[in-house]
Amino acid sequence: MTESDEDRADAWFHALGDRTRRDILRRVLRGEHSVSTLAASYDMSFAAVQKHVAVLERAGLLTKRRRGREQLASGQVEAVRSVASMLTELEELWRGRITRMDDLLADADNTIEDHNTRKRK
Amino acid sequence: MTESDEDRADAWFHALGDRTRRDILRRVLRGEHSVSTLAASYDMSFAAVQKHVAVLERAGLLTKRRRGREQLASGQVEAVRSVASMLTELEELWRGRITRMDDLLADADNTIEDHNTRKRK
DNA sequence: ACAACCTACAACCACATGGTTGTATGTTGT
DNA sequence: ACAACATACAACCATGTGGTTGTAGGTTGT
Repeated sequence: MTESDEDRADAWFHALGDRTRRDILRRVLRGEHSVSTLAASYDMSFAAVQKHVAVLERAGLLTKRRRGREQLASGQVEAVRSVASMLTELEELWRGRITRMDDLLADADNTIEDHNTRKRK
Repeated sequence: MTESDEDRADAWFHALGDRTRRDILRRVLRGEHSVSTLAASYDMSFAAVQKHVAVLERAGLLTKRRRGREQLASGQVEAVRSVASMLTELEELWRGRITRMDDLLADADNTIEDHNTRKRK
């Protein structure tokens, strides 16, 4: 269904709507980081950072793999690309607006021609 | 400041994080619509839709112009492009990861060479 | 002039969100 | 075996968010 597409978009944009999460995403896109390594970078509790990581994970922007007792997080660039392509689709809607304006002009020309032909008739 | 960049990003992604707002944005990217025209499309109060439009406007994703008693909203494609380019920057961070892996391999080679030279010495 | 219309905004409500602390569980290295 | 570490998760709290209704002001057409 197209329904779950919107669900994914909700998750994506919600996840990206927090600056701490965007920063985490930048780090894990550059390379793997354990949750506690990430947590050390921010002025908030470990639990808070862990929740942010969970939000990014649920949105599919990040995946985790175990290495011993730690959990290594890495960014999912395909998901980032999906979000970007969604925005490109939005941009194309706007592009269509121009086309439609051209169509209107074409219609206007036709109308004028109609007028002319009618007058001539 | 780079600070206000993050503020803008917060506003962008928060605005895009609601499916009603995304839908409104799609409509106004295709062409101008009055707030009440937009409101007629959704199963919620006029005030609710008006708030969504206000959120999009504050995020810079949409602008309004008056025409008599109505307010015509249209999508700001430059803002959409800005959001897209922010995602492209994220993607480039990931691309750098590959480069860094190459660097690591190069370092490993150097280490081996060091070993060899040491052994020889 | 005035009724209908379009918008703005305040007040309110239920629920989600981002943060906290505390507790439990698994993993490691000595 | 055990202390230290890494994670997960529940409970809680303040604030934010998305929705409602109600009120008020500006614009239009007759």
